[in-house]
Amino acid sequence: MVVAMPNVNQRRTVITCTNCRLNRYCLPAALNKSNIKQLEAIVDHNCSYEKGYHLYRQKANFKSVYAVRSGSFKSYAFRYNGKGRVNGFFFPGEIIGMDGISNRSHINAVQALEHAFVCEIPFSKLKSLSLQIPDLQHHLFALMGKEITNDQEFHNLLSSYTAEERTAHFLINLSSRYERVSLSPFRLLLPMTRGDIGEYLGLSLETISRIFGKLHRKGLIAVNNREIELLHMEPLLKIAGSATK
Amino acid sequence: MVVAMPNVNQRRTVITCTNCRLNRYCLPAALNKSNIKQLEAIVDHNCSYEKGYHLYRQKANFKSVYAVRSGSFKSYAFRYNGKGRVNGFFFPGEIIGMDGISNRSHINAVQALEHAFVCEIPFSKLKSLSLQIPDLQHHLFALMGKEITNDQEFHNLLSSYTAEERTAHFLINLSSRYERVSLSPFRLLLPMTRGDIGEYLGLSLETISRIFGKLHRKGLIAVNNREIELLHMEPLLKIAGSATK
DNA sequence: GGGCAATATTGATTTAGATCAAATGAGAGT
DNA sequence: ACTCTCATTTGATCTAAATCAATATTGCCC
Repeated sequence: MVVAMPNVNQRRTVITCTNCRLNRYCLPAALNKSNIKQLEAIVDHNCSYEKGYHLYRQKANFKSVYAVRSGSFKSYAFRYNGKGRVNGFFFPGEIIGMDGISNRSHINAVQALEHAFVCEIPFSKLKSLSLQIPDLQHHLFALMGKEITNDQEFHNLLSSYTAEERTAHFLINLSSRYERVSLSPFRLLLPMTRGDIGEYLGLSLETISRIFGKLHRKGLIAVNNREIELLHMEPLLKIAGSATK
Repeated sequence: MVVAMPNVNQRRTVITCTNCRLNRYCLPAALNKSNIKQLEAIVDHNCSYEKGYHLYRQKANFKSVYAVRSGSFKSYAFRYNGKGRVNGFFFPGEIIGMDGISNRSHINAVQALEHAFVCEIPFSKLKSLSLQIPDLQHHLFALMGKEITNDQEFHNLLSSYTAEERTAHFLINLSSRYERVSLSPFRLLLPMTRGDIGEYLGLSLETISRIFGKLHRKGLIAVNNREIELLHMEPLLKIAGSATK
């Protein structure tokens, strides 16, 4: 049973799904209180990762999925020629690890971009639980379905959008993900480098820098190193091709 | 109960999962006989689509997933600017429709590339059934997980492979999917146009044609319109970057 | 079987973005 | 405050693939 654990100088409340500020966006969404208790019981709420540390490496055994509680991660895979490619970013409230479900091993590596906390959820337990809680099963299908549609929209992005359109789409996408967890949707603090963004969007880091400059000159964004301010959403949305999400 | 239905001149066996030649690769895989009977009961085994007809259109309500029994399909999505983009091909034994799970509506349209038969499986019934059959639930998670890893590998392909590498990858991929259902893995009959392939790979149709020519001149493939023969797998695999699947 | 539309090939030219190359700026550790 | 390293910006040049254009081929329909 989970209990509060008082300390000498400070009151520390042990984190649980019930009291987590993200529970409306994370796995507990759509579960009732007693079901949340059941979920809580299988989750390890206390995993901390320093910047640069790996949640898992490529080809690591798949045991768990992870919910981001704070901080951010990037996922990447290597090619035969050794060149790595970022293929995803993860922010609070999002689930990491679905790249390992089918194979029982992860096809990507996942690395913390800044100090981060995650909750680890053993997948076999989650599956068993979802046999008993239809709402949870439904939610898991929805979650994986969402991952699939996101990836397919990304296929379209990479196969037919210009550098400027991709970059605008990236910013808009980040904005809506930040907003979801009550971070400012207009003042984006990027945890990743231009190089990471470039790999992710299939562009060179120089191009990312140039496009930021171009969008700045158009008056749509303000750029101050890792801090990007979105000044006019309408034209940005237009460039991104309206297909936000 | 499903029974054989004799006809005047011919013996027609009604198709079921039990007697389907693809049942080892399709949803029934990993189910025992009695579970297959249960699955069978919710499947509509008799859906026929002429070339050019749509299984569903973009934004159509999501009700079912579909197993391809014969023939082939392409999925595509439109952009705000009206330009369509192919983002998937489907062959026998494969499941279509997972692009609708998260939203309750399909983000893609799916069209038959040739005369095709599919089995329709209402998703809500499939979900209920999977609550009772853990093996089925496991298989569904694996199936969706596979779709996710495929899409992510494709992300890598589009963001960092050259035209020749993408095209080789496409051929190798097709080859292994053909082999899976006992079609020749070396003599590929393409149901799609060069334009379809180009949209799929983020290249122009002229480039597809030129790369086919180039691979032919290298002696790796023979090209006769829609029939492509793979002559030397090793170098093709090497170009594709060994990451097959 | 003949004609038409769709598909495929091939060549010439253009271009978006990559690559190469400095120079500048920011952050971490001492 | 001072390195040292890593990240970013900006400019010059190059190139893979797009686009434009013309022809050839295939298959479909009357």
